[in-house]
Amino acid sequence: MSEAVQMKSTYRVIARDGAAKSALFTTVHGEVKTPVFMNVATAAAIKGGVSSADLEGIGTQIALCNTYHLRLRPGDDIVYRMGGVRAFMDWHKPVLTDSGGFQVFSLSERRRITEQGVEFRSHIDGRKLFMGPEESMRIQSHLGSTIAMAFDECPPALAERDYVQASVDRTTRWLFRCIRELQRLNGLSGTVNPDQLLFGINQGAVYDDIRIEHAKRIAALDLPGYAIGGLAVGETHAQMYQVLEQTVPHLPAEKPVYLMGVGTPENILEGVRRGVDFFDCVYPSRNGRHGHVYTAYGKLNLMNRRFATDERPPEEGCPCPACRRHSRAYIHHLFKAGELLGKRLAVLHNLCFYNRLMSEIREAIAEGAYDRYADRRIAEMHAGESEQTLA
RNA sequence: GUGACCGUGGCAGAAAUGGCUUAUGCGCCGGAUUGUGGUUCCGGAUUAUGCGGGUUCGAGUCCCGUCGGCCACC
Repeated sequence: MSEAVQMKSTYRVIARDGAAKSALFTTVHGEVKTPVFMNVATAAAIKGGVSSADLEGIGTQIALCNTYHLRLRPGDDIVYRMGGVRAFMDWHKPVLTDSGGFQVFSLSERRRITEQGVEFRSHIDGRKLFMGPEESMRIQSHLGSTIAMAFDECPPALAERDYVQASVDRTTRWLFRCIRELQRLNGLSGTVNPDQLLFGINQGAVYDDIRIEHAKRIAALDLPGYAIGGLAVGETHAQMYQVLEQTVPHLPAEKPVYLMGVGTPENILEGVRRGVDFFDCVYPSRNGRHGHVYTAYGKLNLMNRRFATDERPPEEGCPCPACRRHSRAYIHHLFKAGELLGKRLAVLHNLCFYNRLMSEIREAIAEGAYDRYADRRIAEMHAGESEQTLA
């Protein structure tokens, strides 16, 4: 099971600055400049009423959809018949699909794990759904995403060592099954994307030695990309950064590294500093829906009374559709009045904020000034937060 | 005009025969959220029993008066 995997993508590093790197990842669905933040569209939609056209307007390079959720609704067979998830949502840039592995964690009350796979009880109607490596690959093949993620188990950060070791070993066996199944599916006629890529996922909670051993093991498979999963699930930031420092050096330097589910702007700045290329997180969309908007000087809760008469845009100088035309006061009002538009504008702004952050990060790396840039951004965010506390 | 019923925070609306500092929901003020079970979850505040008297150890609850509302009848 050590034969190299041939998949159509190229990864070309444009600039390095310490461990930070900026690269061009080329796929059959287009190029992605890294570091990049993937915009999360779990059910083939950005929650909060943001459309594919909106994403094009704010510089989104790649969207992320979810296998478990689309399997349940509308069903991968329907998405397949509609030409795959990209045609379905009329989004013609790359899409990465998460495998359902995270739901093994987030829906832990509703599933049972065996060697074969995971049996879920649907959170929608309670019906049983079995998903193992083969099922996940079959669904993702139907969805036709650019990048399929390996089906893994995401164990909680606090899990005991013995459990984590056993879980990681199983995740490794599942990865072999994912590879075999996806290669078979890519070769079938009628496949939506016969060049679908597979990223492997490193696990090991906060046990450095398990992480490292697992990283070496999967690095040898020469997959088109590698993810670090099982972080931001209960450990401290210090632990998360420590895991990155230990693990990233053992993943192939000539392949993209994806830190799954992370995170805050600060998490991202620190992740890039340690060699991460891809990020995704629900924060910009979920926080936007809850009235929180990101700015260079920290996060604002526009629901707060102090914004009722604030004439400034959510973030001064931001080119997004919300900031170009609307005031904090207006968006505050929309939230108070329960108007959908409030959520839409806040989510749009937040995604634009993240996309712009990534673009600046790439520039800073290209200029060889990444550390200074990251330090400054982090300091500004903290300065802003303390100002708000005083006010 | 006569009679009945009813007045509890910003609003709605509970408090068994009188018995500890009167719920609860909404709203309000904050906070949380990391590969999205989130229109979610958690916390907090309001000097709430129309007004005035009385009975009682003790009154939102009983009595009298008064103001207001509402209904029925004339």
